Amino acid sequence: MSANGHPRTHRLLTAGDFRSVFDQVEAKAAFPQCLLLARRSQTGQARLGFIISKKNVRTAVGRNRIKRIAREVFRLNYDTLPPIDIILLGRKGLDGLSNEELHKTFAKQFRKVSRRWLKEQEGSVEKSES
RNA sequence: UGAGUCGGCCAGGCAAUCGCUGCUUCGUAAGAAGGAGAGGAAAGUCCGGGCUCCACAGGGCAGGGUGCCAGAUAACGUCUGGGCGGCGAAAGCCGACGGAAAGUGCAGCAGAAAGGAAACCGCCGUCCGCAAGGGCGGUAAGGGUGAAAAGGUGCGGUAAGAGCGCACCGCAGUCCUGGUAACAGGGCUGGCGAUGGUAAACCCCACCCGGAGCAAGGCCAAAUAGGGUCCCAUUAGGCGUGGCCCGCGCUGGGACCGGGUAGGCUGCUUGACCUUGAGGGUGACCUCAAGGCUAGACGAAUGAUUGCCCAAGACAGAACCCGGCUUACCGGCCGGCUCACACU
RNA sequence: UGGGCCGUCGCCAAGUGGUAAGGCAACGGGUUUUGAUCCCGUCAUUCGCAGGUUCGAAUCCUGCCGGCCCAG
Repeated sequence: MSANGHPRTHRLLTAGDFRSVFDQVEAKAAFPQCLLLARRSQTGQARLGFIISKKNVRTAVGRNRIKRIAREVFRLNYDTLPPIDIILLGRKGLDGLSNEELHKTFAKQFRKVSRRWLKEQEGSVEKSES
């Protein structure tokens, strides 16, 4: 497997995977068009899942475009990410962004959420030690 | 050339890098290579069919659909050809286009009267009266109301009128001719107080329709889940707690058998298929021959970035598969036909 | 994927062939010293949109648009 691939082991697959993240959110990152939730992955690898409703992004083409770009960004930045499961929740107006804007914001938000998660982990370790 | 009209087609291209999903080949494997990878609407889910399971002797009722005729088709509410009606100068376009003498119902307001009826203003005759006017009778041409008032126009006729008579048109009946038929054309008869409108009102007539859907259905199949049969234990033993005993809590062990949840596999793409040619048919379409294989995912693949070119890229993403309909859509190309103008 | 329901004033709604009830809100006026209450008045011509049937359509028919719910 090449280092830059995006195989199925890097995705959230079943309803159980999604539930585990929702039940215990360890880090969040938000901006007006979108919300990211994250928690430690059980597989030891970073994984990505999407929830984009028909209500927020009208056409199937629009939803596909967002998922493709997010995956692309995830794939290219895979090496920098800690082993966490990330859920990307789409909000209204997400389809209003251009490809270039999506690239920029997704890259930024992935960095943000992983940074926050690492901080959270340090904090919880300290707490448990003390 | 312009205007109109009808039909068909295209839906950015190329290159580099990094990716995604099947398939084939190689490889023990990791993986590598090759080749393939959304649409004309993939959409809405409005019809029709295949496929699968369930139900079913046959027939009928109920309910729903279709509705000029003939054909095409697996089938259709689709398509083709024809008829009739409407629009248009024409090409052409549009039409739920069966039945109102089988029955029931409905029609506000206006109007005399809204259906087996009737006479408000009138017109005419006659009687009474000096007159104004009134009584009785005839009439339905004119006025008025209405969406709609029981043939239309003209001439004759009459007291005034009226299919009362005649001509033409319309209507009804009947016969003939053409046509598979819808229907068209013609002759004769009736004189038209018969038969008004509405069936996307109930209804009648003809024809059609069993129900559910690929999350259908089939196969495999975890668990401290749970059923059955047999064998072995029987108040012992086992398991948990604990270092051990007591105590406390829980009850068997083994084999086999089907059912089946999570989950997985399958159904899943070779088909009413596509291309070319020949033949039949006005046409929709059909037949034959040769060649071809053209997405098959399952949180769901066909993308991203950069560069170049141009006519500057719309609407939009397969989810079992087909045939239609409808809706969305930047722009471009080709062809048929009609009309107008100009030239030869 | 399949099935069902609903769109009528700013909000809740009745009306199912004869010209759109009612309540709340809003606005104007009256009563009151003022306010609340109460009384009177005003408020729908795109009845989700577009066609059609009919003399006449919110109502009947057809096609769209939007919203909601259910099954697995």
